[in-house]
Amino acid sequence: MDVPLPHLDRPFDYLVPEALDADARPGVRVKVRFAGQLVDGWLLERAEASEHPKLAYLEKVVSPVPVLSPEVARLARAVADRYAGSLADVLRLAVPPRHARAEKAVTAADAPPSADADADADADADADARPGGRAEVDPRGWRDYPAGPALLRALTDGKPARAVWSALPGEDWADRYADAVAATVAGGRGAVVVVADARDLDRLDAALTAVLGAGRHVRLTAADGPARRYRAFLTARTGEVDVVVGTRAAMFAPVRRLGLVAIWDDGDDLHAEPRAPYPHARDVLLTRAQLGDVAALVGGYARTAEAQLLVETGWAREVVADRAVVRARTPAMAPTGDDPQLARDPGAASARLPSLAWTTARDALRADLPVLVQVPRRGYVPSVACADCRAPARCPHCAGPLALPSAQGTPACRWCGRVAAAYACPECGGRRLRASVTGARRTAEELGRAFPGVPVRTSGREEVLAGVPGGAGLVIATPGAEPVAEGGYGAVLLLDSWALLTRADLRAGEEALRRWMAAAALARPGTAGGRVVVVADGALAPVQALLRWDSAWFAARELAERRELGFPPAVRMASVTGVAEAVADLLAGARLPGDAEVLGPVPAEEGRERMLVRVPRSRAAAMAEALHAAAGQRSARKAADPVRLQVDPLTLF
DNA sequence: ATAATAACGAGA
DNA sequence: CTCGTTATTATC
Repeated sequence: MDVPLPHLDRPFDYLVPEALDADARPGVRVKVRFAGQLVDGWLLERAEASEHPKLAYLEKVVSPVPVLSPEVARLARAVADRYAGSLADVLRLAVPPRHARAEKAVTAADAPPSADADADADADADADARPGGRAEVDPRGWRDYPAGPALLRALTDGKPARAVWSALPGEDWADRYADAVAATVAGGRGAVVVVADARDLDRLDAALTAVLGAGRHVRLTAADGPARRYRAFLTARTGEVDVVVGTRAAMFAPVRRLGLVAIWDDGDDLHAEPRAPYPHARDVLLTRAQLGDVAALVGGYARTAEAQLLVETGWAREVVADRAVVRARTPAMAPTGDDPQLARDPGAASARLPSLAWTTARDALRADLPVLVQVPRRGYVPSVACADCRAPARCPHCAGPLALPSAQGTPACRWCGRVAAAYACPECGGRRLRASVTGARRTAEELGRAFPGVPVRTSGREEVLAGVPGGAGLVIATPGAEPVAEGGYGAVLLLDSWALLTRADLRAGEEALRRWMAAAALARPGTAGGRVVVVADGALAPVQALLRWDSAWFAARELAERRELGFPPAVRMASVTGVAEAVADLLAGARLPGDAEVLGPVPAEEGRERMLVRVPRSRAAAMAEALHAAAGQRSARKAADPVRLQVDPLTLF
């Protein structure tokens, strides 16, 4: 039933009229009369009999195409359960809105999908899993990782291998993913690959076309528009192609004989679905792998604490290069303090550029190599520092970071919200504050002046460059928008990292490292003159991890810390957000497991508050069930104020 | 949303 | 005890 009310999150029985008998197959969209009105619904299964005494008739089959495959139906139920949400909400994410014209085009092109397509999915999966006799795929770049060739072999053999991959700097990740998909396809199975944004998708798309040839895969992303998206969806659903790549909308893509699910850069917050029940692409794909005996590949330059947990629990094996190979591929890295003295270097026209960064850039440009400068994204609430000594401005009350709402505004704490009217720096007594985040444009202007005659390109929110040529040139990019340079950058400067590291977020360190590594990975190896300068204290753990190119070490440390503090992914958390009474009401009605801890409340956006529920991972299912049931009780008695339930929310504070 | 149903209380 | 009204709850 396509209604979001949690208390109606269960199947209902209907009679199928004679006229609809042929079309009324599992997986089709239907319309039924429910509580007097016509509502949309899903036909989940046909049955001979019903427990229910008086049944109504199915009103209409919207389309005879069974868009919901049994595998995806099962997955959607599991995802709803994990996230304390409703099946209807998940199905809204899983099956794109119908586009009649696109449907006509696809179903006219080939025979309407037969029910065998679904039978194939299970039967052939076993048949094709037989080892041996399959053409081996050339492991190419996977040879750089000791466990790489075995991974590809396992994919071809149809074994449910699970890998956490740490990509080397300079790695062409899209080619490696294309190899993994090709290996899966060689074994007669299909694949789903999810990436964070359109640029990564274009890159993967091209790599797959090069490896598989045209027409063997399809891209599925909301950005391509409703018609193309639905068309791509149907192409996969009918089994015409069995490789789907896309952004998070593709995580539920129906793929025949699915053999591999893969995600690139799982730390990117774009992988978190912003609509209820807020599932994360990594978790959806891993659930899918778990349910279907499907291989899983979680890769990135940086490793998340979640991926580390997969390794530490033995659920997945890590695929990493030997230290010697890492050293050979890594650019020469150096940290430099954001020292105002150095910034007054007479050669440096930019007040924002420490002298080491300046000389590194200059040397690369002289060698006719491109230079990448990573600057923070605009639109961030700028963090604030003392204008004189640059000590971070912290709240006198709770030590949270201060923020300036506007250029002239009074600083306020981002944690406790108190206004720090008469702020005085505890280090030097200074009373003036400066915003520590400056926009990409201003940085570009400053650098352009510092290196006259050198072309300056910017890549950011408005315009994202995919690549730049190899000669001398400056590229100013915000995180996630760094173009690939032909032959690699001669220098990569990571500026304003202090702003990244002091973000009031559990993931600040992890996120900073992820962004740095993504940029540093584009530099040439140190042996070929590639250099990276990070403007940050070299003693900090994320900086250390960058310098050694060892995100596994950092992720292990991060995970240990979260175990210590009782934060995800070491535990399972849920946040309950709404007006105070509603939150209290829901929690009062929730039969939470005995060892559940309820934390809070903390103030959330305007007038709302937020409570956190924490349980050991072994109690995760029970907690989700209890919260979903409590939400059901509330919706059944039509409680006015809505409450938002989020399991494993991305941000905790 | 709305219809069936349980609960309730006043008047006979 | 019944009828009419009002909360409750299920909705195939």
